Amino acid sequence: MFTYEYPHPAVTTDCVIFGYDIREGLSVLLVERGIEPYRGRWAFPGGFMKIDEDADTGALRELKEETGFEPVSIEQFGTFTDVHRDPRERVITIAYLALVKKGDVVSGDDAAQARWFPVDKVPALAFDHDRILRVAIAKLKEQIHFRPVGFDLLPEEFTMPQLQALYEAVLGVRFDRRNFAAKMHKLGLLEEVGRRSEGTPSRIPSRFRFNKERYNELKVGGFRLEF
Amino acid sequence: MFTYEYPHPAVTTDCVIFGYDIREGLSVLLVERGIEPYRGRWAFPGGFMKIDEDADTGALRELKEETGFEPVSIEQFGTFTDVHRDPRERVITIAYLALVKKGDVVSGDDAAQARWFPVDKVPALAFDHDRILRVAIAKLKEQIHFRPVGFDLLPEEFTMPQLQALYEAVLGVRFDRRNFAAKMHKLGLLEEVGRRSEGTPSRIPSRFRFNKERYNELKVGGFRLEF
DNA sequence: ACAAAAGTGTTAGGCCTACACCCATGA
DNA sequence: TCATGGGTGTAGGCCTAACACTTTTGT
Repeated sequence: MFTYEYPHPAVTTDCVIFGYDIREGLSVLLVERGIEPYRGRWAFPGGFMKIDEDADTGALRELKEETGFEPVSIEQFGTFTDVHRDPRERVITIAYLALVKKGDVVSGDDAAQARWFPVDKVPALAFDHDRILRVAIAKLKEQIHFRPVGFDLLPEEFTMPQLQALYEAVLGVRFDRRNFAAKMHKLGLLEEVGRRSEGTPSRIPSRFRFNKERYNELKVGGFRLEF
Repeated sequence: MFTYEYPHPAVTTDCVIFGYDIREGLSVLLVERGIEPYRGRWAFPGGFMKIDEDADTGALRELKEETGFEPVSIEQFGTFTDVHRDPRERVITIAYLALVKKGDVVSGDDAAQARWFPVDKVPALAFDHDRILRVAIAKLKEQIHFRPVGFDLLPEEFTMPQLQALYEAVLGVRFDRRNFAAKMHKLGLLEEVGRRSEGTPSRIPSRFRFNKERYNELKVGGFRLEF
């Protein structure tokens, strides 16, 4: 037992993990709760922060325990502190965001009750996780203007229509094919994989990958993507 | 005494309050610590969150207790969780940012050991508050592109050179007078106060105020300021 | 009268948007 | 052969950045 002179809240971390593919669009990774409260409801992977680890470490640890995988990077995006957000005791949660290639999450991992849900088909979640999801989506929409999010969300190789579909799914708007491609090429992030004969149209789209050096340059310098 | 089955960290809030004037440039409001640890060092106003209040409420309460004033709005911008950031016990802090008109903070209020420090003359701070300050400044630099921060930082009436100096101080760059003024006018946020005879130059600058209706429109719709 | 500060307009370049046609593939 | 989808370029408008001169004020 641990005693304190004043009451202390418990502190948890929760991870909102976004993935993407053409079939399902933008999706989040959820785990089904096996214990009360909210047993059987879906929630973000997460749990109590240990007293000798910082929140980033705790978030990665919990994520690994519950889904069996570790994203390269996670980013804190908000701390949720409503007094009654957990019925057991006072609990605040530090929320993290990560973008992953769906293929990297081994579905059917034995640790995992984890499942992907398209963001527009997410069931009612445990705790205040619905609200956390809304904030996370808003954050992602912001980030897409400043970071090449496709780099994290798409597989190694992808086509221009796929990249465009990703942007359209996240932002909920439609773009002109030509303008979109021109803008992307101007960033200098893309390199064509198996270059076909120069500029011949075909129903089979050309494949691209991200140029990692250029990506690291841009991460430092930042960039602006106008939509 | 309060006992728990597992150890719980303590949770505090800290407020980084930015103010601005011509003489001192961008400044932050600090309070001198009267008790250990870090007694005599300067720190952000803040303190322990109560068990029956959320963090926003706690931040505003502590700010009022320590500086005697309440800003119209504060915005959470990060939670700092290093294991050893407080020598007493495990403490995490939820950090808030606010922009205020320096005149609104009654200096010499009896609650207040509070003092303004220009951001480039801040002494070594208590805890990890140096790091928190760096993050806060970075956040402010981001926000200046999307929100008319002058609205919060400047007095009711101000001149174009003053507004420009504010932007230059925050971003650490210099602008061309003509281009800056044109950009600001294009936003439609400014109204001239006592219009002099049309377009006559003078060494005395004309005065402006912000148009509050237009400001509220832009807050909802958002805007983009390219620099 | 001179120095310092404020007001204003024009031009060139880049970016954003809108838009139409051709070719290859697969049904 | 027809429908679908991918690839490409151009023209107009807007915004940005660079730049010089004139008027007033205070010394």
